[in-house]
Amino acid sequence: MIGKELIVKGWVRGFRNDRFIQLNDGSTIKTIQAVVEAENFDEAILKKITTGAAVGLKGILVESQGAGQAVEIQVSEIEIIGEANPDDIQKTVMQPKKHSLDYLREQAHLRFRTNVFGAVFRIRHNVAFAIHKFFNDKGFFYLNTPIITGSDAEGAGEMFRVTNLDPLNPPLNEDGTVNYKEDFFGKAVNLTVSGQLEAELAALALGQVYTFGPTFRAENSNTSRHLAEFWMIEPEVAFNDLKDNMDLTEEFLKYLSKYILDNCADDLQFLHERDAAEQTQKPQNERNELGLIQRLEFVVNNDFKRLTYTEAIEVLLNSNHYKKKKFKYDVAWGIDLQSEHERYLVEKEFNCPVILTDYPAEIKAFYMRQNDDGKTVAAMDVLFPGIGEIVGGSQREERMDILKEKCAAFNIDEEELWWYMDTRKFGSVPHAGFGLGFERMVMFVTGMTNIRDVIPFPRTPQNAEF
RNA sequence: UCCUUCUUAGCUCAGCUGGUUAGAGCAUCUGACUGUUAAUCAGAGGGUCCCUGGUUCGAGUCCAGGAGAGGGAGCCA
Repeated sequence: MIGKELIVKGWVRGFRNDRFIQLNDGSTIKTIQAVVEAENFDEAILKKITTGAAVGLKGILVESQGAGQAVEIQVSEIEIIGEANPDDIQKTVMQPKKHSLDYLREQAHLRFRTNVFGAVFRIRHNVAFAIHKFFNDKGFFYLNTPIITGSDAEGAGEMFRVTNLDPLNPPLNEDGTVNYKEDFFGKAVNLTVSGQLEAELAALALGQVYTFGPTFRAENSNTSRHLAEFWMIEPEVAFNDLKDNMDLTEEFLKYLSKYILDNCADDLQFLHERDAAEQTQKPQNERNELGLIQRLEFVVNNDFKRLTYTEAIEVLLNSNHYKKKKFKYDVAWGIDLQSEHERYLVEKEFNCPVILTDYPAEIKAFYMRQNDDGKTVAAMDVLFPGIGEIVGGSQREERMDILKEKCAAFNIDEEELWWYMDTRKFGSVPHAGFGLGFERMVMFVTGMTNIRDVIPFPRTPQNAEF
């Protein structure tokens, strides 16, 4: 390539000394240095080479005389493709200085142009691609489950109603409620909160399937780990039990971490250094001992700690933390574990990813398979340091009689789920699956600590800008 | 939904028990320099102190209400 003439097009990141242009085209975090001899160009053209401007440069690729880069372009022609007024640029996140993530969030349309978000969204793409590759290589089929769904019995959270009735003058029943029989689908429908039940139907024929699509929860959750619109991956495998399910989850999460280590080195290195700088800003006791790259390597190289809910309760009860009454919420068999309990197990007790299994039936969903003890179900949660629950899954109840009992116990109308129940009538088999929050995985591999910074256009309560 | 913190220049922030003309760094502009790497040096411009009302001789500072944002909790992925 040295000595070749080429044309590069991109956006100016910096123009030092009226001589050195740093140009970035988004394909990588790296910039290329282009050198202009001021005397060869019209001053009016040079004035337009400003931070944020789009330019096309023609020139010879030469070995760089400077120390910061191996090669550079000796520019012979300059085309200004899109100007950027410095006074206006200064009011945006493109202003060449460090910005807070809060401020960048307010300009989500421009934050793509920063190094941090360029790196995050290139990595987000690579995680998505790795997910498809992992499942495809294993013989899974990618299944598209409906985004508009008529079932509201899934119990995974508050749903968004989808309707095209006139909100000011809807058709009413005699009792004053809205008559959805006159709505587009002839019934009340919502945006999906999970594709799992539909994925089960397909798994009981195609064997191994996975979904990867948008998911909507109308929960009024205001945290750095929740979105109203997020993407979820839900594999479902016929003939798998809970152990198989755990093995698949662990292999999957290790694969994704390894894929990013192997394929996103430059972006990962940048985010690693950013993460390290962030850590130094924190008080000593809140710092992460491992750097971002080490955290990924740790997941790849270490077995996840597996223990049952009952064992976890024992660990918590025997901990000094508990004996010194440092937990805000009490610990007893039967409680739903609080964030502080999960964090203690993951970050203090075991210091590695943890898979908790066999939870009390009462605190888990109706479709999870009842264990022989009659008290617990074959559920599993994967807990990651700093992120919390990243995966939730279970072996599903394949026995019709027990499933009917569970529907009754959970107050679920089995008539409405007739299609789900039907699969237990014909050739029902053990099967299992899980849900991975895509954005939470992207948080883990990028080191970002707010979920709004790993999705291009976050949807949260009271906010749907852009 | 609850608890809590914050809102001062384009950005990040300082501004003491209320007291003259509200500051710094970076960014921007102008000039110098011309093989720089977060360039450097000199200078300049830039403010509805989030909004509304109140207390006071006097409010960026105190009080009340509102708006927006962050952190934590619950719920979950």
